[in-house]
Amino acid sequence: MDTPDRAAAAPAAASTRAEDSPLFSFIDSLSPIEPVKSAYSASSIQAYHSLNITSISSIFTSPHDNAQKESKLSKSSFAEFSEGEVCADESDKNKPSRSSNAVRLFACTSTLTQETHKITSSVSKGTVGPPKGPSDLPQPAQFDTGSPDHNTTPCHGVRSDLKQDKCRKLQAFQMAKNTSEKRKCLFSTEDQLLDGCQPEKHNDEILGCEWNDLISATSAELIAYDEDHKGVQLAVSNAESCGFLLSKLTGDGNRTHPSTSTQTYYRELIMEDDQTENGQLVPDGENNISSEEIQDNLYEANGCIPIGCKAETQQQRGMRRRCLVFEAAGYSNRIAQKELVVDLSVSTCKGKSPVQNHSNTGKTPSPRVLRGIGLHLNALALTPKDKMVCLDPMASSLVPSSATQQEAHGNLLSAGENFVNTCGELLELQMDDDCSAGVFTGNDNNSNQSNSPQKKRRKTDNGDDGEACKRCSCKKSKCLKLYCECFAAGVYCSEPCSCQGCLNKPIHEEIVLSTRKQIEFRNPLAFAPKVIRMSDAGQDTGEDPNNTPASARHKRGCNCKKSSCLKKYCECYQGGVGCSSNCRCEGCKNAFGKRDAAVTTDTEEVKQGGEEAENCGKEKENDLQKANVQSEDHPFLELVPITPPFEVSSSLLKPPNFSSAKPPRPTKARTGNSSRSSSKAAQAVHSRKFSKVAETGLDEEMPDILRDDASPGNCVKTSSPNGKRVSPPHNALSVSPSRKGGRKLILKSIPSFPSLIGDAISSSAMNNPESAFSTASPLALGPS
DNA sequence: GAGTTTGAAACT
DNA sequence: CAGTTTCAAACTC
Repeated sequence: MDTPDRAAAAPAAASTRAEDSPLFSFIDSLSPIEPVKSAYSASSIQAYHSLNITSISSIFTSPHDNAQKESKLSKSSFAEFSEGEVCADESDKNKPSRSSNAVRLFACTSTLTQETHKITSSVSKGTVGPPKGPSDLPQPAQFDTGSPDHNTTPCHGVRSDLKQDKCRKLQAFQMAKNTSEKRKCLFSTEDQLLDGCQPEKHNDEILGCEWNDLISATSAELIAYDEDHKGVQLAVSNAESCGFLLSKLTGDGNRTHPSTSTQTYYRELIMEDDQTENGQLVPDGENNISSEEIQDNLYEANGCIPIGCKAETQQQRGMRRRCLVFEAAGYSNRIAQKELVVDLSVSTCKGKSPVQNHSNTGKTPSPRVLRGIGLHLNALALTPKDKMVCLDPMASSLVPSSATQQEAHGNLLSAGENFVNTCGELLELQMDDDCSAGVFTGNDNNSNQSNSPQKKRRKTDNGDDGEACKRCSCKKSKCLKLYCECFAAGVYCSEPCSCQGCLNKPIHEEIVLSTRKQIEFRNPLAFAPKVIRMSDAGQDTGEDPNNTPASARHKRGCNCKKSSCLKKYCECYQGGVGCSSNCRCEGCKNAFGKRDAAVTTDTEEVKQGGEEAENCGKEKENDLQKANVQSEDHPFLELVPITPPFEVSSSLLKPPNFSSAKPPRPTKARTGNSSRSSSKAAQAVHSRKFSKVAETGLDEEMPDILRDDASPGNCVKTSSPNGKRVSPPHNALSVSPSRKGGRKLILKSIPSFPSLIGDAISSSAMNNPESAFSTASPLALGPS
């Protein structure tokens, strides 16, 4: 047992000592193996691009698409692993083929930790059998076996399965080793990717799986184990490191060497931990690993991030599409750290979430949740389709460099990160899952994300079609103008973009930020979601679905003339919202709510029912169904996604917590925590219209209201940017034309945002993690 | 895929 | 603020 014998050592019992044991030293000596990794990566580089693209696409694409793609990849990769794990080893060496990626990774790990693997593999899985020299199938095998789900969802399943099985079976010690090694491999791979090496698709998947394992291991197992050692620090540092990681990610070339100040910042935070880990476990560039792990942990902590997200993140990394916000994220991370720590500790939710995610994701790779999603996701919410996918998971709105803003935003971001998700799947998951707590946040986040602007919708739409990855194709604007969807969404352009002379890249971060500031200076709402859905407020408030369509209004209002607001040319229509009095459109026939109707609603909601119902109701419904069919497809989405993240995104200021965003229906409970906090703010903020709903004390619980969706009574309360009341058009969503008539929605989101510039203040309010979590925030945050 | 249409964004 | 130009998405063929 105690004996260091590698062969015998395997059993967990030995684990604790292993570090001290010669094995450990041996492993360390093996560390040089990385070169091998590089070699693998190098071979795979070409493929990587494709990967990146695919990955990106997957990110943006609807879960379905992703599922297909990923499924293909994952299946193939996993299949390869499972079926020919043994072969894989050979293939690694001999074959540069795609499978190689996974294999490669494994090979790397195997090479690094052959002995350890032997032990671990034998221990962890007897199935694997004695590790073979060069190729360590065991790990892969572990993954494969670990999660049968892998096929469908490479990453997700793994975690849960692995965690449970491994954690228990494998001793922490072994886990630590494996994870550490894996980390090395993975990170190395990532690094390589970052460096430009192209990992194969498989890599992504594999990575995801490994990540998951790592995460799981790190979060739960490692922590426990490491406590004695250093690993503990990881967990602790995770939060901090998150920021670091983000910084890395953000940095184009960050890679191993964080060039950015943020990186340095995080470095300091992480230094100790990483170093310790590195020193012990990985001599090489652990920094990366630790950071990544941290991210994963963070994600988990967030609880929302579906596996796909992770994968996406990885992909994104490869793609280098990073959230501009990350820096801010660092700040958020601080706050988040606390949460994270808790979350980590609370592995249950997290662990579940991932699992759940799996189940969900099973369909689709990753409905991802993008943490910082962009600004204009509003429309997305409407878009019922899962298409809505986040533009960039990571991509968040651009954040001004100013520390103050960052901080404020950071907080928001942190909260916002959670929000990221747009996908309905998440919602569903959340709904289904009780883990909600973590999920909720995620949901909230999701909802927030959903806020993304129309553009995102477009993208998403495309994504559904399979073009998910499609992004901007700017030629003259250099992707530094609002013409550019990516820029407008606060996201860096990535491979999927077909833009020319693009400056919207991390490399040109300064330019991007400066440009963004200029634009915001010119128009503070430029990056705010163009369309505010009542759903945002409404969801929160729990307004009627009926109202929602109309309730949501275009901030500025469209100026359509020929499209009659029946085509995507119309921002309102694109955003799935009805035209409002702000619109200057001619011949408005917006299916979601005609301008006239909107006006009427503004004037008198009561009337809405009549006119709108008459005018819009039938037509709208038809149109809606035809056009977006949001509600039908995803009633949830309507409610949930709608949330107004925008502000956050655009201004990043507020994290809308959309507790309300939470899936209205499913469970109200979830929101409870956050919601309350938010509710306070919300109450304060929304004295008026909320009063009814909010007074109930439900503000927080928009869900309740939302629940009401069914009940006509609910009125969407959204604070319009203008502060106007928006009466929802009722129907758009289908639903019952019945309106309660009464309530007006207040769209807060829009107005509230001063955007980057002034938000710090507001953000400060947001800063409260609670508030952030508390979904109420949007309202509360809202400019009262 | 190329060309046209459209309306927002940008500019004056 | 209004008018014009520029731009890229949306749309059509």
